[in-house]
Amino acid sequence: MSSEIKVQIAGWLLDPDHPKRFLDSSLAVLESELKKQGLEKIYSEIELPLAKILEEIHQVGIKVDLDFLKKLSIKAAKELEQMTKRIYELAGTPFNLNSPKQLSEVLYEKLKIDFKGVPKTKTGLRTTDAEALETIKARHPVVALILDYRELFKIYSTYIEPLRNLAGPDGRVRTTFLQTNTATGRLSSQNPNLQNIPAPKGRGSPRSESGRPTIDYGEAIRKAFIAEKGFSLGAFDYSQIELRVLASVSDDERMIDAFKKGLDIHALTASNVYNVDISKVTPEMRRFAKTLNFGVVYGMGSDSFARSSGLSREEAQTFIAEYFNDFNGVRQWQEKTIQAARDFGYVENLNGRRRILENINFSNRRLAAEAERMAINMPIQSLAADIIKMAMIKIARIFKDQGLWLKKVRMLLSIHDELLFEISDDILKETIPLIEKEMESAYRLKVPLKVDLAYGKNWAEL
DNA sequence: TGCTTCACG
DNA sequence: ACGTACGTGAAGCAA
Repeated sequence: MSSEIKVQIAGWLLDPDHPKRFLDSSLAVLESELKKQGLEKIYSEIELPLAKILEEIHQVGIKVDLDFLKKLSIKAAKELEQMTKRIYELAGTPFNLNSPKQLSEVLYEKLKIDFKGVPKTKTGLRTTDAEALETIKARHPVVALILDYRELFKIYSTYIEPLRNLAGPDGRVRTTFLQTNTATGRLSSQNPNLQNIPAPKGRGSPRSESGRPTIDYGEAIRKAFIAEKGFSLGAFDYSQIELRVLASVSDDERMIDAFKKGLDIHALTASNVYNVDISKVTPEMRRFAKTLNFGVVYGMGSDSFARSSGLSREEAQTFIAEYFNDFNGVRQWQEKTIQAARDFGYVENLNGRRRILENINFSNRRLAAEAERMAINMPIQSLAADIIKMAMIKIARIFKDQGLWLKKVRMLLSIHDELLFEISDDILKETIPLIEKEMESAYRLKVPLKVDLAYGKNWAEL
């Protein structure tokens, strides 16, 4: 392990917001400082061994189907051109579709589309983001086309073309996983970012109308990620890891009980906040409950929940109150955590990983409230990140011991709660349950960890 | 370089 | 009156 990497990791652990501050220090100084701050274990047992694995992931890369991408590129370019032409017709003028400024002029001034309820951006322009376009969609036929254009252009310019350009002569793309670039201890991925590859849309609407995308391009992108000949891709994702961590960390009796019993957590939440039997929960009730569960992990207020759920502010408030009434352990833990953040100026997860919150005691309510949300989210998100890191290390060790690592089993990607592997077909069947088991036992929570898995010859099948 | 927008967990 | 839900990276535009 190069000393520079050690220094970088050590410096970041000591001060995530100012990693460079420590770069001039000697490793010996940093290591004693790590010990003093109780970060020694995270450093030596997680980040350092992980650095080696991330380097190997980079070296291995992931195979993409360049012939397929080329065809996709041509098809997408053709569709973009047609959509552009049609939009110019409907707008009555050509303009730069990729310029939010020009688009807002065309939409709100030239076409005089009613912008009631459409907010402005911080620079004073009327926003043209997807949410705004959705609300004015019925007011002019060009709007729906612009939404489609945006979606396809995004895929084309961010995924199709860069992947083709970044693939090596062996048809493999090599992302760089950064270990010291997030405030919570998550990994990030860049050049290319392989942690935000589009997901298939699911049961999409029929795409028969003219001027609309003819296929699900998100699904197509995932199809382009393939296994080498004689190998399969295996995807293993932790089921609801953040909510399980929340249940465990907050010691909330009801939530722990639910996970122990293997209940559908969103349905359970719905049954609680609506005060109905879990068997009487409708799909709609479950949807609201799911939004609520996410919101709680993010530390949302009633306004945000109202917005994302479509409820009125009063209704949203009632739901949240009901939620914290039902999951009292969660409420108490959040209050305790915010108070600790105020007292110490930082929060930490169960492993002692820290996030410094400079603004937590500011008198500016907005900034303080922001810091409070970070305070209750960080211990959850960061422990989930630690768990998957520990799983990666365990798994790599096992296959190295067996002499299979990189030859028959390759770790390709780590996507927050999911690991993607390339596994030789001759050992696929016995390897899958092994990985699953290692992930589920990577860390002992008060609730079980559950892993969902799938395998196939390309990423879209999984 | 900052802003806007949008892809993911 | 203010759209503050957490964490990222990348593209194109405009200055």
